[in-house]
Amino acid sequence: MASAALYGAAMPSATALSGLAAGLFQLPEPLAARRIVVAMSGGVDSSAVAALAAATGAEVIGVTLQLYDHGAATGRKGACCAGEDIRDARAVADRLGIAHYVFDHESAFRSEVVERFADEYLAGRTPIPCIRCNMGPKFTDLLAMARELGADCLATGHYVRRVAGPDGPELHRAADPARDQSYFLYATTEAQLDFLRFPLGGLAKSEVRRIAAAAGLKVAAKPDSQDICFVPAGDYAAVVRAIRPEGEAPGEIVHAESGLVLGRHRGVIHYTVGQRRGLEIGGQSEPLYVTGIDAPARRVLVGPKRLLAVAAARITGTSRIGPLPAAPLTAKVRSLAKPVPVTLAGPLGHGAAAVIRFPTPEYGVAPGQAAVLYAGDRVVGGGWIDTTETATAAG
RNA sequence: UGGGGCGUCGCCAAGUGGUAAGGCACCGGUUUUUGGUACCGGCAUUCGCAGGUUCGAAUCCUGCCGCCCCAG
Repeated sequence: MASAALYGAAMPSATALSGLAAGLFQLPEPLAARRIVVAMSGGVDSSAVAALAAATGAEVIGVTLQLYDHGAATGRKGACCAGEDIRDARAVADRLGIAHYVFDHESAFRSEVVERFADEYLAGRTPIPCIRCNMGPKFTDLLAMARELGADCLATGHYVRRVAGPDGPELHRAADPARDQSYFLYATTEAQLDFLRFPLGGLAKSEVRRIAAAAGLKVAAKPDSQDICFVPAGDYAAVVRAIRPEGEAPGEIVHAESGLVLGRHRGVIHYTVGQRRGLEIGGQSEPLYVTGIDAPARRVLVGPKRLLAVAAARITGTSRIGPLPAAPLTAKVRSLAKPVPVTLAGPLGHGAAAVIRFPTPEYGVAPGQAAVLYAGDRVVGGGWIDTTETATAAG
């Protein structure tokens, strides 16, 4: 693989960079005749993609979506798509000598991602805005813009691999499992995948930083982003509160088995299934976890860890990429975590509902989160966790 | 009031003369493009209060305060 050239290299030269870059975009020769749109967030990763794209000799257009309020993101480290980060993206584009457009997407982002995020919490579920953002603003809206710009592809800085398969492009986990972002991209459609490119999927983060440095980009040492991009200081509840003040309505904390009222809570939006901290209930012999959230009754149900053991989950709004494999399936119900064996019952894809069963009980499966199915490294699809079935004979 | 019991960190709780376990909660850190989880670390110079006995007391004695139970 071309990336091997970078291993152990202190600093790739310009020629090494172009040699590496050419193979990463999966475009027909000659690359000089191609037009690549790069989704630029202002971070290291997408900046490195822009640098790689430029090194191919193709025409490169950087596009940045302005997703949320400048003010809220001021001074925020590691955020994306607002204020400082947009300036960083612009600076990178200038440095690389590529075109750069900023599109105001605040309104759509707010309704599609932010308000939806708040509404999910109000309904007692635990949303993943990053997946919604990828589905909508990035892979639908931005992708459409790229097509309008006459691009041959839309390249992003996601750590995930696009692999040519017998039935078309497949989505695979990143080479570096610690960096893999496939969990957030399972809902990518085949049509989108056809047009998308993920040049970083086979690289290590350290290589990406070296590439950025070699290209003379000042973002090379920029801290990794973390947390939810539109949530300042990790206080997601403040965002929900601002949009849906009713989510702060207090209620009872009830033991899931005994029904005893153990305490009061400050609003259902502060809790998620599997959560241990923040209950402020002492005097127990073992830790209590949130086992369920009854939003209409504003009740938070809690219990010992064994009540979190889940045997099966119903997933809705499923999507699928490529055919269902004969090989055994694994699944992830959260971003980090090794995929665990799972069996699938029901149709997968086109928004259908299905059920996945865990031979070994899975813990902390929260409604609103995604379940992503894999066949080895290949992403087969996934869906939103709607309800779960408790494992009765948990060990 | 008469009889009995109890009062140790926010909660539960060990410790009955030798210099304050543990659990829960809480706080901090690590990990991490979701929420969480997990892991690591921190957390009573002090045992309701005041005296006394003793080389030495949360542990023994006295008084006071508070709470609980039983009272034909």
